[in-house]
Amino acid sequence: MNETQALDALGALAQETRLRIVRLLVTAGPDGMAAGTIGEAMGATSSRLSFHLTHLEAAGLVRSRRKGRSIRYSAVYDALSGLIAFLMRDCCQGHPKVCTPAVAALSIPACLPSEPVE
Amino acid sequence: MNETQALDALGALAQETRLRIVRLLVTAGPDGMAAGTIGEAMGATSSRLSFHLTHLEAAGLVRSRRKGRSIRYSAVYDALSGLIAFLMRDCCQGHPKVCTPAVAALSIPACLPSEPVE
DNA sequence: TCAATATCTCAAGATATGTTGAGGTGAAAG
DNA sequence: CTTTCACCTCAACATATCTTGAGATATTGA
Repeated sequence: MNETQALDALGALAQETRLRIVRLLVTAGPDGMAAGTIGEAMGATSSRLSFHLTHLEAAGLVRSRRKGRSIRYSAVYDALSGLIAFLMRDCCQGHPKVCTPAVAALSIPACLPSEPVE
Repeated sequence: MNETQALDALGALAQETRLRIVRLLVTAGPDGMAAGTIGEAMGATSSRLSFHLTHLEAAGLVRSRRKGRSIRYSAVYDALSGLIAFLMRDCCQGHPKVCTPAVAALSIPACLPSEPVE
């Protein structure tokens, strides 16, 4: 991830509705969710939702594919991990004062580097 | 770091000049840099620089203190690590597909949890 | 005290972002 | 093949963000 991509991703996440959509889609798994289901969860009108989903997709944080009548959106895990890696490595130069507490704060065994990635 | 603080931090970083200022200040260390020096590095006019520094300070990513004639700005490491931790833990629920590659991408020994934090 | 230096503040204008509501499009059911 | 469903697109508007330039404020040195 380069600076431009990171700026796009940061801008996409810097908005309440979009941050919540990403949160929802991360937990939804690879199959994602239909736009309508996301809209209900967000309490957003269809056009507002579409605006934010389009924004997230343009930033590469989310992808979509039609499935029958509905369109399913899912999180792009690579983009999310890429952004976090960018913040630690490129933005903060891997500075121990930033990265060590950040990684330590995880304290979720499944997230430590020793665990295999599926 | 809660959602509101994270949104502020993301919004603050989602701008080229501000992202570069943070980058610069992280490497500058705890003493930080004088506003004028940052301005030269950014090629920004004093009022534009002041606007962005104020924005970063309001978001808690940077702090300032007067030292003689100049005002020195420095990175707030806690806020940066807090944002990264938020993204991994709260936003991405510590999802292995996001967090494992992100941490692995660091591959900087000083940043791994086994290292002590100064 | 006066001038120089370093930075901030403010108003104005340009551009970007987010919301709403009306209407359009593709897929499936009858 | 017409209707319904799920979603998108577009125009209009309100608000927020960023930049510029003029001028104010705080600190230091002559």
